[in-house]
Amino acid sequence: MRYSKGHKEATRQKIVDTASARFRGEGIAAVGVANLMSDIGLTQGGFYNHFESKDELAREAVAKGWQGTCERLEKVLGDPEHGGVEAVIESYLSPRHRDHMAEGCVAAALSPEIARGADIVRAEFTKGTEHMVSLLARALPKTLKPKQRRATAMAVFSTLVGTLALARAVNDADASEEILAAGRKAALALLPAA
Amino acid sequence: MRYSKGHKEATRQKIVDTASARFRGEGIAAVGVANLMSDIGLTQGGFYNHFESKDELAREAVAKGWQGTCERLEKVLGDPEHGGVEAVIESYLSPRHRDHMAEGCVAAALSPEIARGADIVRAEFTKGTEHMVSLLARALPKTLKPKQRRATAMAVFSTLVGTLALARAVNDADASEEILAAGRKAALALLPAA
DNA sequence: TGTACATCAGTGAACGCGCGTTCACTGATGTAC
DNA sequence: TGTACATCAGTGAACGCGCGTTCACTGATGTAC
Repeated sequence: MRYSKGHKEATRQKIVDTASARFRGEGIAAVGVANLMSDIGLTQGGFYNHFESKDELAREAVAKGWQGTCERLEKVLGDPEHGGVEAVIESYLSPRHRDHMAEGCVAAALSPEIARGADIVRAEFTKGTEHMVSLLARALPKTLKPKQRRATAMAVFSTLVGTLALARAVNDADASEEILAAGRKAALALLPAA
Repeated sequence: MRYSKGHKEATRQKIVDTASARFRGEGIAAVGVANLMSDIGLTQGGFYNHFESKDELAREAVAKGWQGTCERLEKVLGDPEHGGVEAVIESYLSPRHRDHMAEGCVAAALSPEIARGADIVRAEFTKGTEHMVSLLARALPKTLKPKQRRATAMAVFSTLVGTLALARAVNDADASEEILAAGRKAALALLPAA
């Protein structure tokens, strides 16, 4: 063959990685197939060697986004000296996360667009949400019953998503910081008293 | 003149009203000027008699959205028999609100798109957020200091926005209900103990 | 060893379509004389 | 009272552009004989 062994799979992964970041940063609809392919030095025609449709790519890009977020989540949760859900709240609601939409959480960047979008993408988003919630729930104190942990995890995650979305949309740096700070405090308050 | 006294202003209002609902329901970028004008029986060319650009319309549509949401908020807050912030939480995180994106809160429907969008739209969004937060803060118990009320209002609003965004994006009816319920409970828990 | 052929990732032109915006024009009315 | 003109909300064609998707083709390599 013209190309080396893992060439096709490598190209596919490049497309997914690029799409995953650009979709989060610019919105799914705002990133065209031709433009995306040219990012990795290819032309639009080749896209359909790899994916059935743009929706199918969006599905994979969403999965990839969740994968990155969940990996970082586990890393922060497991940090021996400054870990736990408290540390997750701190890093999720940091100025750094707010200012880097393309590398951040799928939910904060894309949930309304996904809500309006293709069913396969929504299904992938749902799986990611479930995974995220279960990781958070597992990290909550065992003094809570499993159902309570799950409900608390959902509530904390919702608070994180809404806080970040507002802090990003707002046009005023002070207001944005205030929203982040209020969100951090509120998310911490949802955890059982230590 | 060919048209009656308030005709031009009435047309302008029809454009803003239609845009405000459709932008929330479908996303700003997804609604074209020509398509929007045809909704009210006009052609695209006339649009620029009323607005300088689509961004300018988006700004007004966002303002209109906040106006509706804030009016309903004040109504619920002031209800003598079942009012207060508790009632706001209940209605914001209702299946009805989740299932009617076009008539609902701007923040839950559009914040990521606005975060990426034109500065005039972000500025209008910021004003609306401030108004929303101040209305909520004013309704919190006077036992809290003004700064605490403002922070609590921000946190409650962030929780509402994130919960609704997730409940809408998720593809599974049971999970969606669970998210709404967890969000309601968490938002209520942020209020000072009665 | 040398030739013919199959493979297949990627090319690039083309499909029909909608985008935001511009602009010369229409035509019913109000106003001026 | 009758005529000429100004006003202006709305029309619809056109601008250049990008969209998602299709498809005949390219050309370097591996395989079969």
